[in-house]
Amino acid sequence: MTVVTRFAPSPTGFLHIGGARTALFSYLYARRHGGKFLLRIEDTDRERSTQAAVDAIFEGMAWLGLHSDVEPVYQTRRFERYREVIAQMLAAGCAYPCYATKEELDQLRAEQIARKQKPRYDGRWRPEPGKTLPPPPPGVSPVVRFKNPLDGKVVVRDLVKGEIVFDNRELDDLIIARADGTPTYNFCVVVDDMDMGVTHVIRGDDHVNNTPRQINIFKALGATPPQYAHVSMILGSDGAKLSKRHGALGVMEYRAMGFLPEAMLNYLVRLGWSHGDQELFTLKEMIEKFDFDHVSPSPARFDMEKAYWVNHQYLKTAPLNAVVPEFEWHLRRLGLDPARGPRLEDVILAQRERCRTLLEMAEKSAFFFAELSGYDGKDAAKHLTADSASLIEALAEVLGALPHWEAAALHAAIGGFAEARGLALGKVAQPLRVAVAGMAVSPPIDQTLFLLGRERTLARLEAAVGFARSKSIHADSPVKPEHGD
RNA sequence: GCUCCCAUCGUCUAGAGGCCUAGGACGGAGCCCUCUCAAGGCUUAAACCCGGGUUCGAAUCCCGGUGGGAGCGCCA
Repeated sequence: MTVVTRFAPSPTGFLHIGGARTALFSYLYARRHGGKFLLRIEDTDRERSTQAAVDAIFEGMAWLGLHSDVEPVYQTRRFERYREVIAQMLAAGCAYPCYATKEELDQLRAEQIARKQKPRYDGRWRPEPGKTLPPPPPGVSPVVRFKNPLDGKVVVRDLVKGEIVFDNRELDDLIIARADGTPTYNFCVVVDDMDMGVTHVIRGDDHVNNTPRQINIFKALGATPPQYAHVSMILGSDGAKLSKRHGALGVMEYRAMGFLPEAMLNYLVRLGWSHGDQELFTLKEMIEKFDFDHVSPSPARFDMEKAYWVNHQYLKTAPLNAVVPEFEWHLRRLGLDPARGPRLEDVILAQRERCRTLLEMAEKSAFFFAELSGYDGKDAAKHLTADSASLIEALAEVLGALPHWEAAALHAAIGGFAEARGLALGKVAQPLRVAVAGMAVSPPIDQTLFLLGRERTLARLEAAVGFARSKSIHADSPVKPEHGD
């Protein structure tokens, strides 16, 4: 039997981190077993489902690279089929019309809660041998309820939680079709999973309590229920349910934060699943190694620090052609023109070990792609002093005379200059760095100057000298003495 | 209230009765390296929720407690 898994989000919002992980697990499991991974849009709630959400989910799945094997199924396009199955069930006697009104049900529920009982339908319209039902009240269009078994147990052999036993007496007759004839969730899921040939239902563990009901419907339909794997939820870093406050962000928000999709997948797969001590997995390895035996049944917290670390590992080692497009995307997003600077590959190579995210990389590389708006802030105040002005000026002359603008030559020239003056390299490199980058942090100074190019470097050195001089002339506060560093 | 689920360092986890003096990773601390920031190397602190069983032996199995969570819609 080929494995068929599915991811079945309801389009009421973006693809969040928990959904992305269940989608990933479903995807991996299907790939692992040479099966199929399907996507189903559960949009029977027409009030809350939006096309924008559908698009956002597709966008997130596409960014992560979680492609389904066939066209997505939309529940709203299957109403004909649901109607057919409901008619069958009615005819077969495993479903029945219920004329109880919403008000009546609300009242029943309120009473039960007041009596500290579990709120549930009392079966007042459930037909039984020897039971006489009241005549249908006029003007009320009935809902259809599933006739759940009254006794016996439902045993779920869950792939992650083990055996879970439910007593049928705990279950009531759930509504499978609303008064307007539209089908409801628990029913649609069963019909869809059956029709799509789903063999493994992988979903959030907020669904465990739905599982026995769904199994009962499967049985009533004469179908074999699929296997279930209920994955625990992902909590915020404070252990509370993920909310907008912590990180119930759409996966695309993580793109904006500078994550690589592969890194996201890697972080997510390790949240709840493990393979010994291994932390980093290529997609291929995930597919080869993923299994439910090592999926933890307990909820996990989303740890931003570790996610950053994983992302950094990917940034450092990912093939450049996978990083360039994402880096370019971030540069543009910051209003920078990728064409107005060094080759992106070279910038990435120079920056990747000092940036945990692409956003950080783009921000720290901005000075390569745009002219400096000026020298302000602490770094300039500290390093662009009257003293350093003459230093930079002298250095500019040396560098300007260099026959070849290459990192090695720059390195030698700066080193020689510092040595000749009896200065530590840092004394020279830092003012230089601030002069060309506008800040005290950049790749190694020779690399930085090389990438920036001769023209731009010299122009910036000149500007920095001008700035330092004007500052010392117009200074209305004494220039702070330099502290050694 | 009822049903169901969960429980190892701060976090993610390894652990299927002896290999556990509880391992790895993130984060933290310290040292080294160093032109900045990083990266890297080394060192280090840090956990089996509690109580009963079962057993020669329990982080591992069972029961109870406690603490968290989910569900109980004409939502999905």
